Amino acid sequence: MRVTADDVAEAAGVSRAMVSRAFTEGAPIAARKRAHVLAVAEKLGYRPNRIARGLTGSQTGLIALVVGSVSRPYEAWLLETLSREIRQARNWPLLLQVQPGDELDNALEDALAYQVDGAIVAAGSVSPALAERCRASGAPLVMVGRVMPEGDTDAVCCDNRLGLELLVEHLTARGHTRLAWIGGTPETFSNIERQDGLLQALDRRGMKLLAARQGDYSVDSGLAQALTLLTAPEKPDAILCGNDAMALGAIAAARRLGLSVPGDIAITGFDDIPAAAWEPYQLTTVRNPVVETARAALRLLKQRISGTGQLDSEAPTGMPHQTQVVRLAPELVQRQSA
Amino acid sequence: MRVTADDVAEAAGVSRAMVSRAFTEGAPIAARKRAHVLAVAEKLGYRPNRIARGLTGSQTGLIALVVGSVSRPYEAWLLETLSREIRQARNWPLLLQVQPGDELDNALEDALAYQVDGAIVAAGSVSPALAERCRASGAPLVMVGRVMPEGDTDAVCCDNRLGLELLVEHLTARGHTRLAWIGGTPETFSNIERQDGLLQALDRRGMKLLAARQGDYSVDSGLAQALTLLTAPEKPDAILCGNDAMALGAIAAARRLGLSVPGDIAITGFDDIPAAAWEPYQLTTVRNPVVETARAALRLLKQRISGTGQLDSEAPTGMPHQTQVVRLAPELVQRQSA
DNA sequence: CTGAAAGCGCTTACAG
DNA sequence: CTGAAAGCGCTTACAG
Repeated sequence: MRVTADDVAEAAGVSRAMVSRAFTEGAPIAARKRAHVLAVAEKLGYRPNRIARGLTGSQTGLIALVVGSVSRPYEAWLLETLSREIRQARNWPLLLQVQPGDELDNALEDALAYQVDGAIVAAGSVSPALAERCRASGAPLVMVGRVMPEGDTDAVCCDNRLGLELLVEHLTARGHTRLAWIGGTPETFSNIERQDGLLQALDRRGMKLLAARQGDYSVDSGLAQALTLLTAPEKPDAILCGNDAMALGAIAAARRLGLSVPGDIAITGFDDIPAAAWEPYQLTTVRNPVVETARAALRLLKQRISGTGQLDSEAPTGMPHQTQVVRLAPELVQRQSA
Repeated sequence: MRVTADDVAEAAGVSRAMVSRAFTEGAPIAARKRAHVLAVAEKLGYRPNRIARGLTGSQTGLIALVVGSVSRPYEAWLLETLSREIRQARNWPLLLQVQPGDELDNALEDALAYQVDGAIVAAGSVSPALAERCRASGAPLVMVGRVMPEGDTDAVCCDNRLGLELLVEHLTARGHTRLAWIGGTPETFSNIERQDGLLQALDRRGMKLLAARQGDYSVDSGLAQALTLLTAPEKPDAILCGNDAMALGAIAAARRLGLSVPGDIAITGFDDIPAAAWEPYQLTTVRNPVVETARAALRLLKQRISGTGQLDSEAPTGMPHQTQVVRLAPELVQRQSA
């Protein structure tokens, strides 16, 4: 019922191997024969069965894409960009969306059963054991937004500390001295780095944090924590937030209290999500270079895939399996809120 | 190198067929033998190769999931829900994110080459020819949020007209008489239905629309169009927006002009995205039942998949291939903005 | 450059 | 319930 390579072979008067070659870039086949086979295939409506191809060949073209809850703007933006880059690389993303508490190992193991060519993990955390299993299964792993403590997994990640340095520099240059901090989800890699970056930046200037609160990267938590900060006896003159979503909440809090931003209180975020540029926010923040991040992740992955795929012609100039960690620099985006 | 069914068979002292059966629900195998095989498999770290399984069996477990740009909140929410339901059904989503202008046919054809068991299309439009090809390839198609004019494709969709009836009823009950409309992307199925629903609702009441503008479902377009409406000589006392995002923009516009919401101007949305409940919006809107939509879509798909999969034992009580269109009723969600 | 053959790792009739 | 065998639709050495 379905048209197969054999049908095309017969119709084109060639062997089945030749139709396979016609569809394989760089395969040995005469140019005009390829054209002919392709034409016949087209007429018959033939497309190579990717599943069969995956069983036989070394690649399925599938890439596991693990992202966090896309109802969060930053995550959505990242997913959008990563999925676009994956498709551009002529691969297909097998989507795995994880919720905060989700166990990742089991699901990734599941993806491995699909013989994915690799995995990009932008959420959740992968146990070292599973990372090892991925490698062993020939599915290289690239972490996004987080560097594994073991240091043996490729990763691409924003320079969070630099981001806070830029923000502190901006605020202090404008005369702010009473800085407060609303951190994101505690044990989170990004939160740890950002908070640390903030403290270092203050330290360098001989300053101290006025107050620190803990949110969970959601708009609502930013609102709640900012409300507390802004009604405390010792009021800050600037609030740095662990991400943009919380900063939007903080702006709403300030307005609810009748405070003007940045007149009475300056507010900054982190990421530069699309909403940061919206009315009525106009958030001053630091740009998390998502597109560059996605590209770098795919580059690393592709590198690994071709590196492990054909061990034969690999003349390892460098150490073949040296871990690569790409750190991308954020940039200050100055708008109205600070 | 990878552990295969043969390895497990040997280690467990059974035939390869038995290990296959151990992993197939409902396959003929003695209960204790299955337990034994599974135990051995576990010890060896064996998982059936889904690709091989897909080649041989009738299902790959893959489902093509087509969604629009997830940087839009409603789309993100829908994606999140659909992907969760797909995983819950023990399938994997092959993600296809389409941008507004994207051609869908080619990409879906691509997905077909992966022998997807079905496709859920929540964005873009599918040509009748491709819909037919999906069916022919044994990959049933379910549209979400849109009913194909040909009427031969399963679909699940919100009752858009009812949604606008609810909103108009709410507004008129509160004394609003000068209603304006900001529509979404023109040729869009949802926009056509919503606008039509609005006009019908007004008609029933012998009312006329004061003014109508056209946005593109984005926050910014809502802001821009509302600005125009609110600075016109004939000012409306309520603005209905084609979706929540535009309504958020409209609220920002009102505030920018120093108008109070809903005191000076009432504003409504459509969808009830998470942000609708946020400060400082508190948007009165109509709930687009996303979870129910996702569930219904999966139910329809599963029905088709099992229906076409085993033609043998199918005793078609009803017409087996009658198109099913599920219309889900929206509900009014009253908050502060109207 | 080309074809015949083997094989990828499973599942599923087919016979017990 | 169980096993031996055929086959899913390709790709890739292998030999020309």
